[in-house]
Amino acid sequence: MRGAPTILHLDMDAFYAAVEQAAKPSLRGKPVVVGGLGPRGVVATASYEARRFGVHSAMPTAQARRRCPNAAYLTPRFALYRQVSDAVMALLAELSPLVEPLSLDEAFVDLEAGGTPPDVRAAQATGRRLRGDIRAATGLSGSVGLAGSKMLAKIASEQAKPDGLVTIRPGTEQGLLAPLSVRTLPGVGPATADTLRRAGIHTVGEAVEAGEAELLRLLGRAHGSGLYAMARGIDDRPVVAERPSKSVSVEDTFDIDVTDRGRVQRELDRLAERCAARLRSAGRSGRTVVIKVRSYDFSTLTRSDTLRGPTDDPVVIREAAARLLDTVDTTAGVRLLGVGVSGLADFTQEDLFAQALPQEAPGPRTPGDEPAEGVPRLRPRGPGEEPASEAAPRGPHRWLPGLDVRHAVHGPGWVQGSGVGRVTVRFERPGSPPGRVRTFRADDPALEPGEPLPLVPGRDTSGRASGGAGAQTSASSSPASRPKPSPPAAVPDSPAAGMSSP
DNA sequence: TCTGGGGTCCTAGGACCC
DNA sequence: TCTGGGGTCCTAGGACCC
Repeated sequence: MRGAPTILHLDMDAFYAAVEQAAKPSLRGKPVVVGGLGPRGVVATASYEARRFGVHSAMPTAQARRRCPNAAYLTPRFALYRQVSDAVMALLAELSPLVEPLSLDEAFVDLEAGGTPPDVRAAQATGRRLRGDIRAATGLSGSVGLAGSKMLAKIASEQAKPDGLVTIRPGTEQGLLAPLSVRTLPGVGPATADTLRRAGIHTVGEAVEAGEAELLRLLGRAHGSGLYAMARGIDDRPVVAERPSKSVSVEDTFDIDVTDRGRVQRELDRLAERCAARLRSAGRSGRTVVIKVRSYDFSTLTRSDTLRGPTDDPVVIREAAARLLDTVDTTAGVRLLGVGVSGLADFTQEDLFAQALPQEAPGPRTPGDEPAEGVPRLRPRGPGEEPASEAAPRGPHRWLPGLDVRHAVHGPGWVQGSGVGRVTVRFERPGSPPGRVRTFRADDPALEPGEPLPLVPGRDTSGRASGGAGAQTSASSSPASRPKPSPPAAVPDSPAAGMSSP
């Protein structure tokens, strides 16, 4: 705990929805819902206008449609959100070398490490300036919390929403926390809250009164002691700039449960290859291959196998995944399949050599078998084996609502809806007035998928003053503390990336 | 018309080793 | 013939977060 509120938490307001409203002038001031649009989709972000109808994150999209039928329902454009996020994170990097991103729209900043004087007024001035800079660069609003610890800074930004700044002055924590629900504390979700409720503990103050011994008894060692500290406002977790990822995974939920075993295997193959591609583009490799199978009844199981050495080879991962699938009964129907790799190491030269060692053809494992599958393949990787790009498959376009298009005559616009061989496009762009709607045949040759346009005129999509650089050159112009530039735009989100079944 | 996708961390039991 | 005990690695599941 610090004596001054020099830990800043930034949380962008309704981020995905706000980006869409900035990009699509006709949607400003209107309910917007971004999320999966398939039969099993859920809401990622709802604009504040949509929240008034009771729509919120993680709600099934079908339920949201019932509550707010007039909202615009849009498929996420993660590549654009990432670019806007990069612009925001670059502004944070100007405040301090210690920036800890939590997601595309959220981060902690250690202001003291960046030279902001340790007092309330200086911290607030920095926070206000940041909010203005974010608005200037992106047109979006972010809420800022300032406090002497991460937990309290996050609580403060929550209280600041939307579009505000809240400071929790050191010394006032206890009184502020006591009446709040235990759900306010990080790490207390539905299950923990339920356990506490059954013990008569509803508020943070009641958790403190219960005492550490009781919390340990109820919740176990790590969770109990952590919660007791948090409840008393004690949180010494430092802001950590670089946290290398420990696993990479991909998964797909199918619109309809898959029962055909051959199809299950093919889907798993595709996932394994996507996972390997992600691993490679991140320059990582890992030893443990995990598959995840969710059944028709939502019961979920995982199976894993740890190889002898790290790999990023799609063939090795695919074959390991296939072996794991052999141990799972899928006859009743599969709702979701996933493939992941954990136990990540950096991709080193040794791994490259290891890839060249010979290997027996992997077969069914029998007890006592020497696991040979970790030692990868003799065959060098050919150009044809480069990881499959995640880009949209060739062929007829899928006109998903929200995606950018360009018309040979009418210029840039976005898909408002499609069906029965038609697609409806609204022709407008970030700086324009609300645009007009036109309908085309879905196979109209004048219509093609488009690129996101910069949100703020005179800047590219990542918020930099544009000097002719295209939207494709994402990331890092800022000098400080951008540890790894994200991999070159080689891995764009496919239109449907992960949002619906193939 | 139920419940996405990408992660992190913790627990518990068994194997194995010294 | 009691049967220790600790450390590490691995697997599986669950809670939680955005």
